[in-house]
Amino acid sequence: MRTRLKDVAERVQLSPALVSGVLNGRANVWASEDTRARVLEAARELNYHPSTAAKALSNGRTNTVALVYRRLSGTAYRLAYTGLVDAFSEQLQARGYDLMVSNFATEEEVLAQIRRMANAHACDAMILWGREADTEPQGELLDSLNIPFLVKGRHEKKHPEWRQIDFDHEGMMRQAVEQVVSLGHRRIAYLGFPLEEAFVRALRRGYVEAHERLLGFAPDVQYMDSSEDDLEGNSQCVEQWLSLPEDQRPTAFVIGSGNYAWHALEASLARRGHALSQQPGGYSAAGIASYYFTLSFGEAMAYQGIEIDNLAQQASPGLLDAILCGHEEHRIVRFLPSLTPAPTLGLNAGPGGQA
Amino acid sequence: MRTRLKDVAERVQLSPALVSGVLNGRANVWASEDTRARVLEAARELNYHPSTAAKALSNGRTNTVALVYRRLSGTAYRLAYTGLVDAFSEQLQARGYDLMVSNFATEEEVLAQIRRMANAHACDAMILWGREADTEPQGELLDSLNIPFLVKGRHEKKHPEWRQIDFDHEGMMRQAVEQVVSLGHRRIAYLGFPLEEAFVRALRRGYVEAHERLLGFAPDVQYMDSSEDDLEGNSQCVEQWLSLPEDQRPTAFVIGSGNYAWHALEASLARRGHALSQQPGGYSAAGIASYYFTLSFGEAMAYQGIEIDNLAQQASPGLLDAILCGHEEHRIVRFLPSLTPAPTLGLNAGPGGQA
DNA sequence: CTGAAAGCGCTTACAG
DNA sequence: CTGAAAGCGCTTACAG
Repeated sequence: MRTRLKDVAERVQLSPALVSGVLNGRANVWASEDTRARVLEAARELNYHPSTAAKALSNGRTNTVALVYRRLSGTAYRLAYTGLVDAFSEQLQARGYDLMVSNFATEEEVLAQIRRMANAHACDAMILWGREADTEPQGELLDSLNIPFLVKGRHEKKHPEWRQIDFDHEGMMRQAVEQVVSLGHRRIAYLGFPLEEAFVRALRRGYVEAHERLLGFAPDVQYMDSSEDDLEGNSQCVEQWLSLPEDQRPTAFVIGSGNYAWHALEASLARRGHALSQQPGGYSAAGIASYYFTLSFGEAMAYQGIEIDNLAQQASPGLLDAILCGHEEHRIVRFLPSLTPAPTLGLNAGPGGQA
Repeated sequence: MRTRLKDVAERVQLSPALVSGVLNGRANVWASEDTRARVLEAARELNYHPSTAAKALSNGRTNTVALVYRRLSGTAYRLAYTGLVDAFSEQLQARGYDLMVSNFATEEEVLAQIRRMANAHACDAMILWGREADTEPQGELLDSLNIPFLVKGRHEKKHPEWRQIDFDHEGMMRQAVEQVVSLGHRRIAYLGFPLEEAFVRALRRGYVEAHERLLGFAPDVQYMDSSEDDLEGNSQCVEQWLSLPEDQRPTAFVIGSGNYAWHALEASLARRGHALSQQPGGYSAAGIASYYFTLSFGEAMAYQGIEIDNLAQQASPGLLDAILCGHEEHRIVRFLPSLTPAPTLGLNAGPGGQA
C-alpha cells in the first residue's frame, strides 16, 4: 500500500493538517524546528510522496505544463523538434513541474485537446509549438479560456502581449551577410525557402536589410531565389547564378534554407572545379543548415541545427517563470545563435570532379 | 467557471451518479436510449470534461503513461529519439491516455522520479527508453513497485518476462550481408561502433552469422573493425582495407555505425577514383545510417534513421495494450526495417577527385 | 431501474 | 500555536 499523509501524521503523532503544512513549507503554520525535522524524517523514512490527484483536486494546481502541437511531416520539421522535449522537461522538473506532451495530426484535434485539457484542468499552463498558422488560433483559444501559455513563433504584430519565443531570423541573416562582406564580397546571392511562412520572410528581410546597410544598395532581384529543400530545385537556382557572366556572377551565397541548398551549391561549384572557401577571392557561403550537416569539399560558416535546443533553453529564465508565476516581464524573446565553421569532409574538388 | 458533473446532472434533472454512469458507458447502469441521448447532448452543450484530478482520485486510474529516460548527449542519440514522443503520444491519445515525459541528467534522478511517480500515483504505466545499462535498474525498480512498463532494449536474457521492444539488429545486418552477397561479393568487411553496448554486439553478431551461413565460412578478423562516429577513425579503418593487395581487398562493406563511416568510405574510394555502386564488379555497401544522410558520389542500400519512428509505432498493437490492459501476449517485439536506396548527390568521383 | 451516501487523499480556512 | 471539519469533483457499491 502507498504511504498517505495520514500514515506519516500517525507516525509522528501530529494531525495531518500540520504535517501537510510542514511538508509544503507553508508560512502560516507554526512548528518547532524539532517537529519540522521529525516530520521530514518520517516522510523520508516512509517514502511519502503526496498523491498528485488528491493534491491537484484540493488545491487547484496540477503542477503540470502541457506541450501541445500539430505533428508536422518532413525531415526538416522532425529535426526542428529534436531536443525540444528534453529541454522543456529539464527546465520544468527544476521548477517542480511535470511535462505532458500531446500532439495530433490535425489542427482541429489540437484545438479540441486544448479545450478538453482546459475544462478538465489537466494542466496549469501550456506551451504551443509549430507554425504561426497553427499556433495563432491555438493561442487565441487559450486567451479566451484564460490559460497562461507560451508560444513559439513570431506573433509580435497581431499579439504583442503574448509570451513568445523564436529565433532572431533577421539577425541571423544579417550576421551571415556581415560574414561574407567581411571577406570582401559585393555580389551576394540569397537562397531561401519559398515565401510561405513568417520565418522565411524574416530570413529574407534580414538579408535585404543587411545588404542595404552594409553595401549601401539593395540586392539585385536576380540574386534572390528560393527552392524547396531538394537537390533539383536548389541546383537550378545555383546553376543560373554560376552561369552568369563573370562580372555579374555572385561570389558569395547566403543560405536561408536547408541542407540541399548547400549540397547543390557545392556540387555546382565542384563541377566547375571550385569549392567553398573562407579565403578572400574565392566563393563563400554562410547561413542555416539542418541538424546533421557535413560539407563535402569546402569551408563555410553555418548555424547548425543543434541551435534549436538553445531556443527551448532560452525560454527558461523569463518565459517559463512568467507563465508559471504570472510575471509580466520578458514577453518576447528572440534568440540569435552564432555562426560557426561547418564540419567538412575536405574532399578535393578539382576539375576532374566534373559530373 | 468550469462545468462540473453536477451541472449537467441538474440540466437533465438526473442524479450525478446516473449521469456519470452514462458518460462512462458503464454496463450496469440502466438508462433509456432517450435519457442517454439527453445526457450526452447536455454534456456536449455545456462543454463538459470531467476533472482529471477528481477522476483519478476516485477511480484510481490516471489515464496517463510516463515516458522516462536519462538524457543522452551526442547527435546520434538525439536523432535516435526524434519522432519517439510523437509516435507514443499519437498511440496513447488513440487509447484515451495522456503522455507525460520526464527526463533527467543522471540515472539517480531517473530512479528517484520513478519512485516519486509510483508513490504519488502520477501514472498508470511507464515506458523506459535508453541504454540497457540504464533501463535495467529502472525496470527492476518498477518490478518491485508493481508498475506495468514497457522498455526499449534487449533484455531477453536477464528479463525474458519484460515487455520490451527493439530493432532486430542481427536481422538488419543479415539483410545487409544478403544484399552485397547477391551482388556477387565474397570479401565483405564490417565497420561498426566500439563494442560497448548490446546493440553494437548484436549488429556484429548478425554480420558474422550471415557471413558464415551465406558464404560457408567465418569472416576474416582483419575484415572486422570499429570506430567512433568521426571521420578520422573511420577513415583509418577504410584506408587499411583499401590498401590491401587486390586479391585480399574487400569489395563490399557492411556498415553497423554512423554517417561518418559512409563519408569516410566514399572519401577513400573517391581518392582512388571509385564510387560505391550497386553494379556487380564495383565496390558496394549496405547498412545503417543516421537520420539526415546523403551520399556524395555513389549508390548504396541503407536503413535510414527515419526507421526509429517505426520502432515506437511497432509498440502499438501489442506492447502498449499489454501494459495498459494487462494482456500477456507480445512480450518481446523485434523490428526489422527494410533496406532502401540511400539518397545521393550523384557527384562524379573520377580520378581528378584525388585529395 | 434509480438516487443518497460514502470515500478517494489531500488542503485550507476556521475554531479552540 | 494546534486540530477538527469541510470541501475539491468525481466514482462506486448499496439501499430503495
